[in-house]
Amino acid sequence: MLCFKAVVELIKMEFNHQSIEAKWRTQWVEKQTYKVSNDAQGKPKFYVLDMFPYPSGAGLHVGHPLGYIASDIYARYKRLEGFNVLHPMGFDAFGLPAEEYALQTGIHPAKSTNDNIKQYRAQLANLGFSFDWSREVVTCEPKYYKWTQWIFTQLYANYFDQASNKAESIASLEETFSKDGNATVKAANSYTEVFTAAQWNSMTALEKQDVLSHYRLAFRQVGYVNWCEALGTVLANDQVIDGVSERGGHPVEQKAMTQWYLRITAYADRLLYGLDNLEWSDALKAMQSNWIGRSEGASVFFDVEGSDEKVEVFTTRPDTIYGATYMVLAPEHDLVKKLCTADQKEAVEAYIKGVKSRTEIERMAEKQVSGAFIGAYAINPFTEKKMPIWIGEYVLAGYGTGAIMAVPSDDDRDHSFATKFGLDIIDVVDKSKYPNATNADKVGVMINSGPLNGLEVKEAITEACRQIESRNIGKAKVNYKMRDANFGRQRYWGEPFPVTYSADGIVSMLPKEALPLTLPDTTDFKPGGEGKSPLSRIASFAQLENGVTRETDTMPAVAGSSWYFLRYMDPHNEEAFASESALKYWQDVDLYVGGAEHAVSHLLYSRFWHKFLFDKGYVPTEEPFKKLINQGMIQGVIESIYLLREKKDGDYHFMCAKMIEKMGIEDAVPMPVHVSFVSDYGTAQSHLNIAGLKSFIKWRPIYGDAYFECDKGTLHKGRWIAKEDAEDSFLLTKSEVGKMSKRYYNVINPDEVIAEHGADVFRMYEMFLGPIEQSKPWDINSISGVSKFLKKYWTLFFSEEKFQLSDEDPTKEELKIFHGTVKKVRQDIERFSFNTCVSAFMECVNNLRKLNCNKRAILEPLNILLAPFAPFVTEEIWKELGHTDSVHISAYPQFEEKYLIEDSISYPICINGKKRALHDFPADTSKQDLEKQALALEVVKEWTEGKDIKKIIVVPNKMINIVVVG
RNA sequence: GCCCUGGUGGUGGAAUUGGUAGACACGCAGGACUUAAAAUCCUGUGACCUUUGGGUCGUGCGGGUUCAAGUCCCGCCCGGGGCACCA
Repeated sequence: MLCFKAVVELIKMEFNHQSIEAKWRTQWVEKQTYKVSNDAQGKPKFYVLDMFPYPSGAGLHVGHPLGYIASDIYARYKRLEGFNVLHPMGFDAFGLPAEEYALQTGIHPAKSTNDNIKQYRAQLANLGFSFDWSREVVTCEPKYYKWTQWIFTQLYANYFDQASNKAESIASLEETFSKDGNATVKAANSYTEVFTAAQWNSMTALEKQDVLSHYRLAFRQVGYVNWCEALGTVLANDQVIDGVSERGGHPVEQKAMTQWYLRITAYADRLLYGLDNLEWSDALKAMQSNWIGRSEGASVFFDVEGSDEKVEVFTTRPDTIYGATYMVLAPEHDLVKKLCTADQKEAVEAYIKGVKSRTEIERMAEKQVSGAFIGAYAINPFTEKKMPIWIGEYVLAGYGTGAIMAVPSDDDRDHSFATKFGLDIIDVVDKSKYPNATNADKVGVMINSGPLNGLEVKEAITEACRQIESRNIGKAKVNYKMRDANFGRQRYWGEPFPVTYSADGIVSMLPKEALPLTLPDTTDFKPGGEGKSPLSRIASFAQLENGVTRETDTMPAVAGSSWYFLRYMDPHNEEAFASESALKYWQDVDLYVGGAEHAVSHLLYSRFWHKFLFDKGYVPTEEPFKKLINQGMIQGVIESIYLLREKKDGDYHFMCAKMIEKMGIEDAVPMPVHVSFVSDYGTAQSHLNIAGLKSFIKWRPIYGDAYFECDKGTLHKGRWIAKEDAEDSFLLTKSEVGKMSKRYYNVINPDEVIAEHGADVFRMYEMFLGPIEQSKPWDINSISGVSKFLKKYWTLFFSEEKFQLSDEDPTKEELKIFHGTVKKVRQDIERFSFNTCVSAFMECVNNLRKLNCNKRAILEPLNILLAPFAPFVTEEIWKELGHTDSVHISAYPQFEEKYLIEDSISYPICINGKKRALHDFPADTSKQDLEKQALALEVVKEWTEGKDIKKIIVVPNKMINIVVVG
């Protein structure tokens, strides 16, 4: 009979992840294993940051942890390397979905957000992350957004001085104005007039405010929003599909509204050149730099025939001005109304109406050119010819000046426009010397261009700018594609602006002492009238004494996420967003891991805010994120079923994807279905059986009476009408790989996977899926490989069915396996290649098992090596090994090259680059001997017989290639 | 449309600097153990040809550079992400 102890040992041999994980989760919290202090204790600092999640109602999905696991492994590795590691987590908690949810259900966004956060926290805890939760930040909490509001007031109180190339206070600008006017001021601004000190001093307060707002980094101006009259609300781009509202399919138009903006363009050059010093991927840098879109060119004013108005254009090709035969204005351009002639009015208005219903993306993606002639003519200052003025949607109001001089000979879009509308095309660049050049290459020799003739394009650009300036019709200019950031949202669930307006329109910012301005409570989240936010209907908030009103727009979600990484450094500070000492100690983020979908917006805004705070002396570094890794997306499969346009006997009619294809039906509408209804999800055979169809009907009751037809039969009103005795439906769905998102009903929750396989397996499996930076669809099928690996690993520590290790000295072979693994794992962690780390562990365990290795000298350090990847099982083993402290605060093993030296090297021997043999040579064989010995081999003789040996290439430790002719 | 990115066996992927293509897994096939199944273990597994020695082809497609190309260059095709109010 087995004694009690032996039974315990036997049970232990069966590795049970559930009890182990629960135990250590609790202990880590109790012992504050991952709590980090701002006190260095002689350790160097290291800051590992994740992009914090938006707590969506769908819960954490399998895509979220990918980056978190990678950063957690790295953070744990750095900790074991002796660094003081800051590895925090928090929640980006303001946002549209919570408000939409409130509109549908009446549940307050604060409540649903809080519930979601609770769920996220629990889910994150299951994964065994080493976050210091005492530093959690939540952007919707007043103690956090107090500082978001404060930073906004600072942006308002500053302008960008181009002479010092940094932010300076508005107070100092006012001083300059009152002494010298604005002629000497070099600042990023949108004010076009020049005034003297006397003129400034005689302005009213309101006039001064207007002038200053053209300089401030936070200012108000008119911008366009997606306005849906039928819903009475402003819509996010995301809520507009094909020009109509996602909800209800109502028309959407562009409505002009005065809103808050941030002058990010002031920092364009610094944001661009700052990229050089960052350890970011070239791809990401390219994306940011393209977004900023710096281009050098000229702004040129064109006279309009019979009018005092001038049309200003920006062009990167002033050299081609002799080829400018017409002009195109954006349909929204101010001059359109003024210059449009009576006989063209009707056509122009009809055109503008059509354009208004289209989103910017649709306009840019449009292949067909379209436009309307407004009846007016500009004069080309160089050729003095008349240029008809058109409007066209390919010219965007927000880019450049919203107007172009069209050069159909050297711009592809202008060319198709001119061809379509029969406008003049004059060749001005002879590209015959460059047969493969495109227009974008900017090469060739000028022709038909008066004094520019014969010049190369590059010289001609300089010369054209010189002439434009000397004629006083324009000047050389740098233009940016990037626009100022729209910072107002007509929504409830965001940070209120700490802004009031007096009865006569004077803007005031709340002082620091009055912050935070808390979001007023309400039960009604419907928008206010005329596109205003729900706050406008809360009188106690919006209307103050003496006719003073509050700003009722709120800030966008990007506000809170633009500086959260600084708050983690000192999250409970009530006097400042973070103390000087905390900022000085932590400096900046050493490693930032997050999705590529944030590559531009979030990362650019954060850099902008950080640079501003740096200018004002609040943060010690100019850039916030030293190194950045973009994890790829774990994609979902979007499963849809086809709804035919035509009803069948008055009922909706769904049809199998295969039949749709066979019958060549083109206008059927794919409708996403919840993936939980789909059988064989994610495969070519993904389909809905009868049970799946019934779940679908329950989920979308409106289709209760629909026909669901596939080649096995039809389901109608709960009755299955079979073809050829088929017992079940096999309605094939359309499967597309795409974002895992609540809106596609394809979110896969990690909880079940963890419950079944354990967090260690889940962590290692997500890493094993592939390179961290690559996107890949979620696939659970091969998780068993990782599960088997951990079970095998566990049993390494057992001998004679007991947890026990041998204290014998390891063999040369065992040492080689171990040190080879240490080397590989260390190198691969450093290059963020975690999938190959997992492979290396698998190989190591397979090899040690073959040798029946049970030696402490190997397995104990191996356990530390694995700890960052599988924190639970390694902690349990560590305790069983007799340690009382945590494995996660031990020291990472070093490798010693001496154990890795090979006695012989296996060389592939190639003839003309093709491998013909494999042969072992002693590792110290010289190059000459390798050549000689290789040629003497039987196989080589066979292949070289009767042929000339031209050359022998020996790459030490790699290969031998013999080149033969004949 | 523009910008970024990826494409390698049946599947996920490996090959870090131009140097043995397919590591490590999954799946599949065969075998061992078992009354049986599960679990576990072992063997095989890119395709085609084969006299069983081996040979030919093969990294989305078409060209090119090189002794040598998955990797570099040119031109295409297809998937994914972003395009300023989803986060």
